[in-house]
Amino acid sequence: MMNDTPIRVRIAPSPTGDPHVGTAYIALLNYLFARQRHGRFILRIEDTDRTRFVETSEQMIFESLRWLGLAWDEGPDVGGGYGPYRQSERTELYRAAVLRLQESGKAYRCFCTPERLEAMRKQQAAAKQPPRYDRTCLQLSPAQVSENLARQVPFVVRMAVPQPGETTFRDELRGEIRFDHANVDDQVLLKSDGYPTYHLANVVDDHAMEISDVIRAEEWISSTPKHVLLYQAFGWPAPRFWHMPLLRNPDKSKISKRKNPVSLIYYRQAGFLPAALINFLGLLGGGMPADLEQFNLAEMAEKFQFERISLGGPVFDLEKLRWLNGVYLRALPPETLLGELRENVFGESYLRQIVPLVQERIETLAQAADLADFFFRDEVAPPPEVYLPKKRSKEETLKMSSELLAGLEASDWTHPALEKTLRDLAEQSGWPAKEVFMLFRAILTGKTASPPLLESALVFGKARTLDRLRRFLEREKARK
RNA sequence: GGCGCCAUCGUCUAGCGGCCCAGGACGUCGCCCUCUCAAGGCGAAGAUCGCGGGUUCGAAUCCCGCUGGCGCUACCA
Repeated sequence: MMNDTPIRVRIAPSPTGDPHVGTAYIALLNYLFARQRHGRFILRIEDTDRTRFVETSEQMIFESLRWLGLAWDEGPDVGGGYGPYRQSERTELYRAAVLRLQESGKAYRCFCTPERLEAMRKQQAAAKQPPRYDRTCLQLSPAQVSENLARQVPFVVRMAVPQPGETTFRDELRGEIRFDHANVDDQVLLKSDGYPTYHLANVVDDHAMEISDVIRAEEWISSTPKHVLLYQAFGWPAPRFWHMPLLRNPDKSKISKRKNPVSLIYYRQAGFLPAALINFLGLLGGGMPADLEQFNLAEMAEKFQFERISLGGPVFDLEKLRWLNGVYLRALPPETLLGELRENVFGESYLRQIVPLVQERIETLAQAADLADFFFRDEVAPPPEVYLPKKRSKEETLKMSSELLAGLEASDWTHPALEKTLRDLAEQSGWPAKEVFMLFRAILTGKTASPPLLESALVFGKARTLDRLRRFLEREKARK
């Protein structure tokens, strides 16, 4: 183990969409850990999944974490002695590493097609066997391998988990955890596109970056034996592992966008103060002394105790966050509050985008406020008379609203994309397009007459629009 | 299904063998303050400490079993 080595921890988000509250939570914990142990806090971008890669995501991650005040000591944008800090720029490292493993027989090429793997899993499921790779390609003779290579059959590289066997590792919060290798699959290490999987990249990078403590979410516990096996295969010392409880939805499932706003962009735009959000996250899991309810980052760095963290997954209680945020807001000098409002609610660039949408529809200046009110409201609550299309039942309308939510969630936030989403929805459901648009209008604006719908949604933003849909659904479902 | 993790008021948590017929906070309810609504003050309801066995003079606290929740079970992280 690495006992006296300097403390180096990392947060490793992947740029696949909006920055997530869960990322903020783990980032906070890593940040605190580094601060109180005089270590370094590193930001590493895990962009090895090219199918889910979102261009704008990385920048949003930077901005959101900075907004929260969680500054990193090393990262893609600030540099450091262990770069590059983007995994897509480190692919040579992974290839070299995997080659070492292959040479020592600890990893092997697998030429199985996705179709075969799927069929295999289906069969295993039918036979009530646990789904795992059947090691067909481990039996391949050298001749067969070179033949496949010569024919350019696409392949992945898998790790050869020693069978039989077992792996034990220590979780700093839970103690020893043991896994029988019968339950550890021959993980894919290198994908057929040449990119590494998380498991490989994370181990190679954590070692290369001299990470001393891996502080990550609990969902990783079951893959930790794979990581430990990898460290052993490379002959590297493993870091300490601290698995943190998973944030939960009100129904206790892992926090998800369908049941909770999870985008940090949303929290920013909806008007939560970073200090309040940080304070709230610090309350979850209970690492702070029990008699303290309100504290800032500096106080947390001073008093937070990792050993105190309670292991049950905390529900992310929006109600309590709102209350806390209110406490912070009320404590602000009015001058500061004004500044916050100017910046976040009545922001210059926001107003600039809204003005042209209302200009054509006003006779007096004061009417602009009436027309644009929904841009500034936290919630609009249209009654059924407003949102229910004539001759549609409530059930039917709510179902369409759910589909609308799902569709918009998956949609890019551009005019053509939104338009296509709505029209496709109309076509699939048999609803006239105008009814779909009107329903969306009612939910977004609370009214049947509004500035241009798509333009309005564009300006209002994806995170908040989706939230409005979600809250609408929640409210109406609760009402019947 | 298999494997793993977890388990105190609706929610976040305090408690780490006697101070607990379990404390605080959010939420809920009531009262006060008050032109309204908030905020604030005061108070109330709310947990047989998931269940069953042990260990012990004594268990929310230790052990075992059960149950339940959650996670993982991808060429996603």
